[in-house]
Amino acid sequence: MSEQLQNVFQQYDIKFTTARASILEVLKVANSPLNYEQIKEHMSVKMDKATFYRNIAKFEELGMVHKFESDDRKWYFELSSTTHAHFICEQCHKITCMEVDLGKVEGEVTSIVLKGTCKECHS
Amino acid sequence: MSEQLQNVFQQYDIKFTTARASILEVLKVANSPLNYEQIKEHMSVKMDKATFYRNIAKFEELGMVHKFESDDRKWYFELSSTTHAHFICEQCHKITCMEVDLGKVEGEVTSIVLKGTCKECHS
DNA sequence: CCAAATTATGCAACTAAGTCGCAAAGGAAA
DNA sequence: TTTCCTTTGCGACTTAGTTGCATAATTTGG
Ligand SMILES: [Mn+2]
Ligand SMILES: [Mn+2]
Ligand SMILES: [Zn+2]
Ligand SMILES: [Zn+2]
Repeated sequence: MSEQLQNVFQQYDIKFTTARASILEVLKVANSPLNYEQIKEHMSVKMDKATFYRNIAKFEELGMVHKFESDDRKWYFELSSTTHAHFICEQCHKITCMEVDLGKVEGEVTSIVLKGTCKECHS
Repeated sequence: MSEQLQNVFQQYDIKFTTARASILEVLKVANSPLNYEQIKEHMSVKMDKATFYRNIAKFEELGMVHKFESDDRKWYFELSSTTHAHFICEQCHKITCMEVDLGKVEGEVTSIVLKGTCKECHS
């Protein structure tokens, strides 16, 4: 399994397991944030949800993964990149990644979630 | 009980009940968004949580109340006003209302939630 | 290469915010 | 007051995510 990932785990000083590799592989291929069920569907290996959530928590604390909540009360995950916003349409529930400029905000912003109606659903 | 509120209920064409009046009174006095438990604490009358959530849902669909989720997986409620952002500090969990300028965003934005570290907690 | 130490995993039980069905109570209108 | 319709309380339920614990896998270093 991916020589690349072996190194990633070494860098972050965590053990290499197929569960972890599998999660990261799915997230690497994904072109939008995914929730647990969606990631599970795309995974080659099966793993318990406890394992999934514990590993995702670890990835998050290491800064490898970013998460936010959509309007279905589920966590959505994506590989960390530059801070950007997520627009969630409350009608079609589609999630769109987008850049926004907040201007100056005191403190440090790590997550931006916008909700509303997307342009497709907007009458 | 408040003559004012009687009129509000008439305007929105919903029945006047002490439960509803009580919820709105708490929200009117509040100076930041509150969750169910917090609203309950500030309420003079007691009511079942089912009643609370059904009424809040009605208020929301009538556009009287706005809600969003904080990082504790609870809904926070406030009386509707102009669309503004809420900053949630993931360390002290304080919620701050603030104006932000998103620039141009396609579609209609009704909720803006920022998470991160507030200036007090920022080392 | 192997044994010990450490960390991860699966399972099942649990948590808790919010929802739902239903029978009883309350409000509006006449 | 009577009738009709809406709201309420209660308890059971839902479900995403969490936790404890025994077992299994990975790392290390001798
Ligand atoms: Mn994104
Ligand atoms: Mn606000
Ligand atoms: Zn949409
Ligand atoms: Zn803070």
